[in-house]
Amino acid sequence: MKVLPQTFYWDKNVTRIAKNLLGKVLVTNIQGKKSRGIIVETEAYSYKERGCHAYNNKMTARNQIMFEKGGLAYVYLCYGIHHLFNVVTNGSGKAEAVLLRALQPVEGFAWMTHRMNTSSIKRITSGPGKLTKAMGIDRTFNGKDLITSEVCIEEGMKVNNKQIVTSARIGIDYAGPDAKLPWRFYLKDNEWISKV
DNA sequence: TAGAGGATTGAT
DNA sequence: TCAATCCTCTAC
Repeated sequence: MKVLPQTFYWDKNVTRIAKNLLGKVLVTNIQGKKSRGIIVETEAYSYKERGCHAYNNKMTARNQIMFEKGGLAYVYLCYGIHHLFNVVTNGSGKAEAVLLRALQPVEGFAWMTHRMNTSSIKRITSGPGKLTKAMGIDRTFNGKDLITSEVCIEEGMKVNNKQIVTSARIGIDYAGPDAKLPWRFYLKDNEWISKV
C-alpha cells in the first residue's frame, strides 16, 4: 500500500483534508508490531476558531507542532488519561490539524487487543482516546512525520461524498458558536465510529 | 507557583 | 452521572 505524500497535507482547506482522510489507513509499526486501521471518523481544527488549541494563532509549548508544515503527528494528553492523535495540515505558520476519532481495524488485531487488555476486537478503536491506545500511540509520537516514521497513513479505499456524514464536533462546548461548526466527518452506517 | 480545567472513557 | 488523573495554561 502506498504512503500518502507530504503534499497531501498541504491543502489549505483543513475540512477537505478531514474528508479526504476517511477511508485512508493509519499504520503504526512499533518494534516490529504492525497495526493498521481504516480511518472512519475525523474532526477538523483551525487557528480561526475557538475549538482549536491554537485559536487566534496562540502558540504554546504544547501546540507548537501545529504551526509546523503539514504532515506531522500532533499527539497530546487529554484529561490526564487519554492521548489524542492529530494530523498537522496546511503550511508552516498556519496552525490547522485533523483529529482522528475512530478506526476500523484491519491488521494487528492481536497487538490491539493486548494493548487494550481485552479479548474482543469489537469497538476497540471507537473513540479518539481508544484508538491511540490500541495503536500504541503516545506523546512520544508528537512531532513525528507521517511519511518515514513508525506511524504513517496509507492510501486506502475510495470514498464518495454520499458515504460521508457531516456533523458538529464533540466535546468542545466551551468554543461557543464555533462548537456548532459542521467539521466532524464520518462514514455513513459504519459500525466503528465513536459513540455519540 | 498554585489552581482550574480539559478535542475522554468506562463504571455506577 | 461522575470519578479517574496529570499536563497545560493562566493568574497572582
